[in-house]
Amino acid sequence: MTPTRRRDKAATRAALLDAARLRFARHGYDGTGVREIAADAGVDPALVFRYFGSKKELYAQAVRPEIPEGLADGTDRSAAVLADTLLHEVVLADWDEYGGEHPLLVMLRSSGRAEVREQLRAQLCDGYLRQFAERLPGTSPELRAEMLGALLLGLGVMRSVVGSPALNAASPERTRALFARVVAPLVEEE
Amino acid sequence: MTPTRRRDKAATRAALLDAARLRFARHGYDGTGVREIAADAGVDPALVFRYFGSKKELYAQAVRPEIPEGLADGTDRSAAVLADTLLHEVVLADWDEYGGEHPLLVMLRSSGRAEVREQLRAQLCDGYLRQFAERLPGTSPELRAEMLGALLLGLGVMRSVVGSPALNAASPERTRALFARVVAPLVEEE
Amino acid sequence: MTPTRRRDKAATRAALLDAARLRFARHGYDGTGVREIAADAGVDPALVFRYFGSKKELYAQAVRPEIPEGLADGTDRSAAVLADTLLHEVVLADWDEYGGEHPLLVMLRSSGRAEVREQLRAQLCDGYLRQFAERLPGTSPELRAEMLGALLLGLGVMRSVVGSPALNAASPERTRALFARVVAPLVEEE
Amino acid sequence: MTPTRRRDKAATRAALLDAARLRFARHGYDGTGVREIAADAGVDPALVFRYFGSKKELYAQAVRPEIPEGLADGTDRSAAVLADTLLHEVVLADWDEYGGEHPLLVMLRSSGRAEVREQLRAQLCDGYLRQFAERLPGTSPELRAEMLGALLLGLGVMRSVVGSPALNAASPERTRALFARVVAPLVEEE
DNA sequence: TATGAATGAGGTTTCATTCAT
DNA sequence: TATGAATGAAACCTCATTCAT
Repeated sequence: MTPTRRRDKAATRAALLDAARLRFARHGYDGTGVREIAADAGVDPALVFRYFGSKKELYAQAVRPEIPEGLADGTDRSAAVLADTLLHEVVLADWDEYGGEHPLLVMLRSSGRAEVREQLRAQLCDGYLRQFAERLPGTSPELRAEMLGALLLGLGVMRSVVGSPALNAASPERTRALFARVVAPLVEEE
Repeated sequence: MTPTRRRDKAATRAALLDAARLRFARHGYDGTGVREIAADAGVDPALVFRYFGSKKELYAQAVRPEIPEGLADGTDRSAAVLADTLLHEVVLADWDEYGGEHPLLVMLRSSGRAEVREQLRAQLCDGYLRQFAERLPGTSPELRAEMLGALLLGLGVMRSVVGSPALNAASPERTRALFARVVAPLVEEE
Repeated sequence: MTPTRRRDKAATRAALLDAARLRFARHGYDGTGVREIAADAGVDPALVFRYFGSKKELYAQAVRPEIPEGLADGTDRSAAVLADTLLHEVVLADWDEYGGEHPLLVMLRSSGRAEVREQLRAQLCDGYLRQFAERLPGTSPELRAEMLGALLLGLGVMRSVVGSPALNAASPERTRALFARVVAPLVEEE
Repeated sequence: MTPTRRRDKAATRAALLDAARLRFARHGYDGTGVREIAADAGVDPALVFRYFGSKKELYAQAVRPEIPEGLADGTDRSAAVLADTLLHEVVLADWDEYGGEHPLLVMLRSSGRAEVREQLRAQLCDGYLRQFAERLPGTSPELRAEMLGALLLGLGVMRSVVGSPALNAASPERTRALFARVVAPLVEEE
C-alpha cells in the first residue's frame, strides 16, 4: 500500500476508469465532463487524452462489462441455471463501481450515441446472448435468447431507473421464483 | 402561397422539426449543430430554444412517435389480450417512420436527471402498470405487472436501441406466440 | 454616451482590437493569450473567435499599420522632408495604441512567425519604401531607400526595444538635426 | 574517436547549445521546443533541465554573443574603420552558428520577453556602443554611437528579417560604399 | 416576437518540467 | 548518471444557450 500513487501509470489509468465509471453511470455521457472525471481521480484532465485518446474512448473502456463468469467459464450449466445467474448479475447484484447499476443499463443511458448503441449491441448480442442461445433447446434459440435478454434488461431498468416499487420491495427469493416461471417457456424444450 | 414564411409560428416549428429529423438521421446527434438545423429551416438559431427549449428536446420531438393508445381507451380487455395489445404497440409497431426511437427510450436517455426518473416512474407504475395490475389474478399482482412491464420495456429496447437481429427478423406471429407463452405465468391464475 | 457598452458589436470589436494591440505590442504574439486580451477588453474570450476567427487573424488585424499620411496623401514632398516625417512617425511619435511603439516594431517582436515576417516585408518594402524610392534621385534608389528604412527601423528598435539611453535623453530637435545629416547622402543627388 | 558520444557530459552540453542556437535563431524562443532541440542534439529532452535548469536558461546561454574582436581586442582603430568592421560583422558576415544572423538580431526575434530585452540592452549599450562612443570625436558621442548602432541593427533586420530585396542583391562593395558615406557625419569631426 | 450579440463550459492539444528506474 | 514515462498548466477553439433590443 503506497501512500502516494503519483507517477504510477497503471494506478492513474485505473483511477480515471473508476471515476469515469461512476460519473458516466450517474450522469450519462453528455452530463459528464472530462474535467470532472479528472478531478475525481485527482489527476490532470490532459491525462485522459494521453491514456485514452478521447472522451469517447474513455467511455468505451470505462463502461465495458466483462463477460460474466456465468457465461465465460467453461462450466457447463443448464439454461435455467444460467438464467438465474444472469438475473443475479443484471438485476439483483450490487454494481458499486457503476453506481449500483449494471454496465449495460449505464450504456442505455447514453444510447443516443451511435457508438454506444453499437457497443451495446455487440456486448449484448455477440457477448451474452449468443453463448446463451447455444445452450437453448428447440427452435429459434436466438429469438428466445433475445427475449430473455429483453426481460433481464427490462428488469434492470425497472429496478434502477424507474424504481418500480413492487420489484424493489419483493424479496430476492420471490423475484427469482416468479422469474423462473416466466423464463421456463424459454429455457425448456418446446 | 406566401412569399415569406415569416411570422408563421406553426410553419417555423414544422420546418425546424423537418430539418432536425433529416440532420439528426444523417449525421447523428453530435454531428448536428443547432445552427445547421436553423440554417436548413431558414430561421434564426435562437428559435430552436424559443420553440423547443433545448437541442435535446428538439431531438426528442423530432424523432418521437405518438404515444400509443393501447391503455388509454376505456375498453375492458382481459389481461392476456391487453398484454398482446401492448406488445403490438410498444414492440411490433413500425417505428422506423419516426426514426426508430421509442418515447420511453428518449426518457431513459435523460434518466440521469431525477425529474425525468420520477416522471418515468409515475407514468409507468402509476399509469400503465397499476391499471394492468388490477386485471391480474392471483397473488402480488403488482410484482407481476411490473415484470410484464419489464418485458415489454426490454423488448422495445432490444428492438430499437440494441437492434437485436433475431427479434427484428422474426415474424410478428412468431414473436407474439412466444411472447404469449412467456407471459402466461403472469396473466394466468397461479 | 452610453454608460454600458454591452451588446454593441462595434464597440466590442474595437475594444478587442485595442486590447490586442497593446498586449501584442508588449508581449509579442506567443506571449499573449486570447484570454488576457478578452479580459482587458472586458468581454468573453469566445468573442475573439466570433469576430476574428482566430488568434492569428486578430493579430493580423490589430497590428496593421495604416500607411501614414506622409506617404499616402497626394502631397508632393521632397525626399528630405519625407525622411523627417518618417522619423517622426516611426521614432519620435507616441504610439499610445501600440504601447508606445510603431506597429512595424511591434511586428518585429513577433517575427519568429513566418506570416508576420511576410506581413512585415509587404508593409515595409511594398508600402513605405517603394513610394519613397520613387522620390529619390541618383542611382540605385531602392538600395538607398532600404538603407534609410534600416536607419528608421533601427532607431525605433534602439529607442523602444533596447531602450538606449542617449537616444531617449536627447531632445527631438537634436535627434532630428543629427538624423538629417546622416540621411543627407541618401536623399541628395549623388 | 568513441563510437558513441554517450556518457560524455561536455559533448552533450555542447551539442545542446549548438542545436539550441540554430533553433532559437530560426524560430525564436516561443517557436522552439525543448524536444526539438534535444532531438537535433540526439539526446533526451530531460538533459536540457539537468544541464541548464530551464528552457530560459538554455536560451540565455545559447544566444549570448561574445563581444566581437573588432571591439574586444586592444587594437586601436579609427571610428570609421571600426564602423566598417561592424558592418561586416553584423550585416555582411555569415553567422552559421546562428543560422546566418548576428546574435543580436536573433535576440530581437525573442524580444517579447523582458529578460531578452534586458540582455539585449546590456549587450548593445554597455558592450558595443559605449566602447564605440569612446572613439568618436565631437559632441554627444553617445547619441552618435547609438545612431550608428541603430543603422547597423536596422540593416541586419532589413537583410535577414524583412528580407529586403535591394539590400540583399547589392554587392558588398556597393553596400560598404554607401554605408561609409552615410556614417561619415557620425564618425567624423563635427 | 424575432434577431443576433454575448456567454461560459467543455474537448483537445501542446509543451515545459519532474520523478522513478 | 542518463533515460523516458508521467504530469499538469495553459492555451485554442467550438458550441449550446441566454439576454437585450
